[in-house]
Amino acid sequence: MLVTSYDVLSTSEALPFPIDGHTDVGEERRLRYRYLDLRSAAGPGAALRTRSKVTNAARRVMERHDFLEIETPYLTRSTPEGARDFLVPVRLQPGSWYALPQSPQLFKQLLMVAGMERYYQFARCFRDEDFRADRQPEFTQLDVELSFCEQDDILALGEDLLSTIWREVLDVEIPTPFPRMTYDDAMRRYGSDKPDVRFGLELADLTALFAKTDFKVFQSEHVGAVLVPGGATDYTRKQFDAWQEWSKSRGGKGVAYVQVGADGIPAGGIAKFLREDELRGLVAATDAKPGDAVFFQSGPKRQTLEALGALRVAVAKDRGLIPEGRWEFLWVTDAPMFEATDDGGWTAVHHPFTRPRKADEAGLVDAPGEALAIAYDVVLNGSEIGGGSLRIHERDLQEKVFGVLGLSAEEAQSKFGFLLEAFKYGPPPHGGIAFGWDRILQHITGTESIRDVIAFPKTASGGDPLTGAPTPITTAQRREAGIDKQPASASSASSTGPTGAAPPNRPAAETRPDTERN
RNA sequence: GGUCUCGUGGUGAAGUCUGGAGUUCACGCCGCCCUGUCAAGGCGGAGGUCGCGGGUUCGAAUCCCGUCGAGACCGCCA
Repeated sequence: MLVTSYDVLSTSEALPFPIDGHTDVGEERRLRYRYLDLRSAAGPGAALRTRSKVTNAARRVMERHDFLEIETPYLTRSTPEGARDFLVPVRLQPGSWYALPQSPQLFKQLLMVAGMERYYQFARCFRDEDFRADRQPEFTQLDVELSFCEQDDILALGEDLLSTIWREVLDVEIPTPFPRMTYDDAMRRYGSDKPDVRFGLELADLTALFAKTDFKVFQSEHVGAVLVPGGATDYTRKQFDAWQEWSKSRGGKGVAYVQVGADGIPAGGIAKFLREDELRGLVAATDAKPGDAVFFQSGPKRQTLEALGALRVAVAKDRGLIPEGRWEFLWVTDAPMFEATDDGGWTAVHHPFTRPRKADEAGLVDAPGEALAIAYDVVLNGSEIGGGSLRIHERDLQEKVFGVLGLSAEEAQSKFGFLLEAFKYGPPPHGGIAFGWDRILQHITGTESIRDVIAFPKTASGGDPLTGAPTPITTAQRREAGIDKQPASASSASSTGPTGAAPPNRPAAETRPDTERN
């Protein structure tokens, strides 16, 4: 090409960091200049282009299945998902607040009552909880609800959706139907409700073996083990100590272990506290070979299984046992309806509108811990990428569930009265599912952090280094928003009617006007 | 709320454990030169309160305390 003339359309100063993709730049810096970061051919810029493709593919699937895309409000009432709400003051009703939705759960159920038999939406959801590598305070779900459906209909839809995306975007054929596993099996075999089945290392249950043990540590509700292939030959004393630290940093008591010698007999660690039949038994139960190590956990069942599950994944990572390039989709079904709370009550594992299995409806109130839900999570490589349930549409069954959850009729009425009222008018049987769109994109793009698939993400302290949000507000804004106003009924926070006369407004706390941030 | 890691020219790192002159490497930037380029090449140059505050010390990037910011995890969270 020979340039004969040119015009300068725009000029640029020296860039604050290289965007050539050859230098690793700190994330804080890249977020501060996100618009430059996104220019890079690789990284988050490419992720956003992929994201658009994925979303389009999903829309085509939903359209093919005759779903309607319907938007629900962002300024709304608190939704019953259990997380902390983001709140928005309402100028026209000083002292009253909107909540940003944690999900469109209630609205999509209302849409079912409205006869919108098949609904979907790419919905932004807001939860005011602490961050993780895969958690942001605002995130996107592909939210789906349909009427007159069974669990299998929804699973088939999910399989069509995900396999189509993988085929169209990654050119990967995912076999359907996906394997299914019950929640109970997942906990028992993998110590997790979202098992990573790309590798084995299934947990061994040694509770029966150690039922009459003299070893005090193992005299507990549950004793389990994880095999560590090659752990006896490869791990030094220092490395075993590091596992103790690992466990303690997660609030555990440590990791008991034995090393299987060349003769196939466990030695070292806690071996000297165990009888010979116990040593033989644990080798058989874990299928340990000479040179392997075995890690143990003991204690209350649930807690121990979860600790073992975390240990299993950490061991697999450490031993390099997790194969790359595999896509292991899995449905985890039949989760419990309720989970015991610390204060002796019950809390919903999914949410209060989740339907129990037919067989469990009768015993719901007497044995809440036994009841299983018609609920399903879709798991990919050990990470939960979606979940849903069939819902309750009968008033009496819903009241039973509220009862177990310790919600009085008044409380239920004040929180979800509008939904219960809608359910008076012939709600169709319905159910749905929501897919964590950011997490799915994380998998497809192979990124470590959810921030890499979001155009303008926030840092772990909830700030945006680009805009400097959040910022303090001025005294004038504070007054106008009415945020210091206290409605008369604030204590119950339940009235659906107009608020009564507010008590005298307390003087607004001294706030500085917006301070500049960079 | 808790545990841990990190903060050094514009960018990325080494130096910190074991205190001794702002030392080093790569990229970028500026100037000159060369050039059939495509992550160009040669020569020269500028640029840093070692996040911030305090302490210990003859002396602190380095040790101690505090604080701010970033990241990971636990708690929390469908």
